[in-house]
Amino acid sequence: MKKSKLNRLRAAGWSVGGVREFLELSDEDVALIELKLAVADVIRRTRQRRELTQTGLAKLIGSSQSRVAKMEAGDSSVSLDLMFRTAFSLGLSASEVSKLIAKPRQARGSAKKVGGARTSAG
Amino acid sequence: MKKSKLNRLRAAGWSVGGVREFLELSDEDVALIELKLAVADVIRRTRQRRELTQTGLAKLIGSSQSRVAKMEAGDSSVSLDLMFRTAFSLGLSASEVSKLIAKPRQARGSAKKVGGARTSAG
DNA sequence: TGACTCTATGCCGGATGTGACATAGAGTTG
DNA sequence: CAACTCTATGTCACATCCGGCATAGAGTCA
Repeated sequence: MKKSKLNRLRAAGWSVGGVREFLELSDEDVALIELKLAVADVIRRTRQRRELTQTGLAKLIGSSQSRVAKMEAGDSSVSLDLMFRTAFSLGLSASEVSKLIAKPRQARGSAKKVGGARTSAG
Repeated sequence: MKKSKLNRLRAAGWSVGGVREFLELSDEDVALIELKLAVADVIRRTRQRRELTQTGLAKLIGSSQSRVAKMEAGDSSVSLDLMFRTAFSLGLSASEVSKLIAKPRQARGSAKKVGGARTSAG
C-alpha cells in the first residue's frame, strides 16, 4: 500500500483518520473504497464535461446537491448503487464505466494534484 | 429491450412482476439491475470455481448463507457494495470484475446454459 | 464590501440494506 | 422412507443510506 493512496483515502474522509483505524480495514474494504473513488472521479469528470452543476446533476437523478457533492468526494455515506445509477443517468453505459474505472486516474500526462491537501493533516 | 432480458429480470424477482411495473423502471434502473445480475453471475461462478458452498462464502465475508443466495440471485435487497466486496473477498480485483461484467456472460465458446430456464416461467 | 454561483459538510426523519434465523425445495445416499 | 448437503425464500431488529435542508467555504463580478 502506497502512502499516496493512503492520502487519497484520508482525503475522502473514510474514517481512516489515523493509521491505526486504517489498519482495521481489510483488503476488500480498501478495494471497495478505491473503486468508489474511481467511480466518483468518473462522475465528476463526466458531469463537468456535460457542463452540469452539482445542482443540475442532482435534479437529473432526483436527488440533492449535497448528495452529489458527497458522491464526488467518495464519501462513505454514498453507496455504489447510487454512484452507478448516477453514472448511467449521465449517459454512461456499464461498459464505459467499467473501462474508466479499470484504468488509472491520470489525465493524459498532466501531473495534477487530486485534492490531498484539503484536509489539514490533524 | 428484449423479451429475454425481461425474463432475466423477472427471474431475479425484481419487483417487475408485471409489465406495468416494469414500465416504471427508468433506463438507469434497468442498467443498474443488469449490472447487478452480471456481478451476481461473476460471484457465483467464482465461488463454484473455488469450490466453496454458499455457507463457506458467507463465513468468508462475515455474512450468512441466505444473503449469499440472494446475492447470486441478484435479489433487489442486495446492494452493489456488498456484491463488489464479496467479489473482492473471492480474490477478484476491481479490474477483473470490471472486465467480466463488461463482456456478455458467455464463457469462451462453451455453449453452457447459465440458468435462465431454471425458474419455471410462471 | 455585498451579491451571486458553485461546492462542501453536518444533521435529521424516513427509506432501504444487513445478518441471523427458520424453513422449504432439490438432489444424493443408504 | 430417512438423513444429509446445498440452495432458495421469508421475516425481523438493527444498521446504514437516502433526500432535503441549513450553512459555510471559495471564487467571481461590480
